[in-house]
Amino acid sequence: MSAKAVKLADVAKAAGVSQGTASNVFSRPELVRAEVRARVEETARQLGYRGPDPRGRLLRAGKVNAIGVVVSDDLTYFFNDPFNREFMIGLASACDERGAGVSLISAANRATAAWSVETALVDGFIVQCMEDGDRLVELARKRGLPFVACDIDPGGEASSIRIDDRGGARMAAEHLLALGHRRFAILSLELRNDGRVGLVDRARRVSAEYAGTRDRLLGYGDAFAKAGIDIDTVAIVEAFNDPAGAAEGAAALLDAARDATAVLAMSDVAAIALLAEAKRRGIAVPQQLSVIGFDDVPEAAASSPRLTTIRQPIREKGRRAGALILAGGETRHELLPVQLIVRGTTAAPFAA
Amino acid sequence: MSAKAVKLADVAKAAGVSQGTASNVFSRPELVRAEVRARVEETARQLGYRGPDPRGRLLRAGKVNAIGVVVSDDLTYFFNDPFNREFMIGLASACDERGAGVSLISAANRATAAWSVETALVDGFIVQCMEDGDRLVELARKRGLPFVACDIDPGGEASSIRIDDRGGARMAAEHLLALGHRRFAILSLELRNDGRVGLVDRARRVSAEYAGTRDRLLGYGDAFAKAGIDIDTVAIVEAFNDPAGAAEGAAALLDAARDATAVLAMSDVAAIALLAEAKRRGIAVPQQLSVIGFDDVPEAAASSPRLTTIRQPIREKGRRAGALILAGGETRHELLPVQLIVRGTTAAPFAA
DNA sequence: GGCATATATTGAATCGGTTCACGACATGGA
DNA sequence: TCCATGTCGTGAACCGATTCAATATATGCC
Repeated sequence: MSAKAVKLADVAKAAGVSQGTASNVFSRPELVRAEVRARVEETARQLGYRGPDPRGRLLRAGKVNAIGVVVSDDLTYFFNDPFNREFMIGLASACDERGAGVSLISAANRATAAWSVETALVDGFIVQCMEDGDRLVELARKRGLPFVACDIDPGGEASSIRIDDRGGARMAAEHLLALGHRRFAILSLELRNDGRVGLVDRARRVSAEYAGTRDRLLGYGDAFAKAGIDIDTVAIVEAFNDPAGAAEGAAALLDAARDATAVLAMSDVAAIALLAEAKRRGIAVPQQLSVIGFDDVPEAAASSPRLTTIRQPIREKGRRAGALILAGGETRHELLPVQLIVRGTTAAPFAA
Repeated sequence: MSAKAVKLADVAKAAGVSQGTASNVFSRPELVRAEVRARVEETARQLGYRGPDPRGRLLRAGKVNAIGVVVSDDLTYFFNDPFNREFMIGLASACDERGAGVSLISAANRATAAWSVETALVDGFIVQCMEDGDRLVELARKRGLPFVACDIDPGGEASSIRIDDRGGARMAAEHLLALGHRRFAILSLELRNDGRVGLVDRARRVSAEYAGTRDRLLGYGDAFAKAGIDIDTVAIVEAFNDPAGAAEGAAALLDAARDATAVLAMSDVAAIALLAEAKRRGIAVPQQLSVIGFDDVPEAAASSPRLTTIRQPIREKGRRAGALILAGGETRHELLPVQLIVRGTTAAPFAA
């Protein structure tokens, strides 16, 4: 810091070897005779050389050995959302295995987001968010590095990892139909990037922009149609996917659909908020109201009653996303399976 | 990827300007005449040049513009711990302000930890963990980059951010003493790095290695001494600070100190686990047992009853840690204040 | 001893930019 | 007309390492 840093060339000169040899001492010691190696190492120690500077190596090698995760949400939200946490755990494990790092790149501040993405020192990006994904995908694509989109359709030449949203949603609805339910309500994630929440009418429903939300609605619709139920008669409330937004949505939904015997929530966070709101109103779950979530975050197994939900392999998603970047192969599109997990929040309707 | 990448020199040549000018077009456009600038930009567009590669810039500029967070814990634990989450939120906000990134560096795998720290592309490190901090501090110091230690005493020439652990603990104990409690139990964090949990005897207590734990014990002791209570008569149980470990510790503590009217927990996570265990045993809080935590994580305000605790400014800690690295000034040692937050888990003892 | 084969080391090119001292040219004032 | 001033642009050095063809030295084998 005070004195100018010692560099490899200094060590090489002091030890009387070429810079190439000095480099080998640190990076490929097996190529250097033990005697010479010892001399160079000793010299390095005396000069206070701390080993090759990663910056130099980087330029030559080209590989940063780090993955950038582009986060559009406010980071407060990001770290508090159990889905994101699980995803990061999976990603981190993939990185750990290969000795790579993870860089968080916040795109919350629109003014600086572009710059952040353009200058981030990473080998590739993972765009992981349903909201506002397109903007981030655009930024990442511009940079020209490999990237994988999770839960978003990235369009062109990027990899993607998605789950069978439509199939999962259908499974959820079919489970409730099989239990005998006929009157439903849907607690939905955001349909598009305009910040609107509350009751969703037909026009808004069919013009959903976010792929995940849209597909889940389609999945519910598939099951309804097979059972002869018109989805237009089902109350749908759109809500932000954080505890506060979900609580608000849950209240609105219970107000709007007083005769529903079952609620399809598009996330576990939403479902758990609904459980709380139902308890506040004295509605017994599952006796008076069945609730099914989506995701199977750890909290789902800890709620009371324990939440019936559609499990998606969140950690596996993160892990694969990381592997896809680190492997650096061609673009791929993976579709991960979902699974119905029946726990304690669904039962046959009390009165048919 | 397929075709070799276009670089600045190519653009410069094609546009008929020097490389220096081309560089200015992108990095300091105000130095270049509008006409020339337009020409270079147009050429860049035609050639498909994506703007300066951060790798090249990095080497020359020296600054990476990223902070490394060294995490010793298993990342699963890291992301699930509310304290860490709050810390990261604070850190991220500091980074956001200055357009810097955050890199997560896992030191969970001892074999590769050293390498990870040595090669991470960052401007400095933050070591944030009470357990096993010394090993990480050692690694970070070796790298020779600035670093700040949180909740650890870094020894030599590193900055640190700490809270007044001793004072906070004393406040907690004094609060309970003022309510009239005389029979206490302590749910402690780890005292040293040997994985032992359970009842703590005198020898182990006085040989505590982790500074934070040690200071909190001292703080409790200060208050006890002033009230004429011998800390050696107080049951102390050491437990891991995750939900499972804390639950185990809580059970052990309630078994060991059946006559205690108040429990001092060294973290909110531990306190919340204790609340759950008390409820399971039918012990009413605060009527039969008072509980006080430490940290004031968001969960503390959401527990039932709401947790009385010692607040420490966690986000502020993260924010300052980030600022300290980004500012790059000299080493500093900051001590942040703590504060008693009285909520619903403490009351006068039922029977004096 | 002579030749083929391994093994160690060298020197220079390269990665992709930024920066800075200096020179070219234009403008304006005396 | 000449010099001072200011604006742009040039060219080369530099950041700190890795890599590789080429060379020098040692070893093995007949």
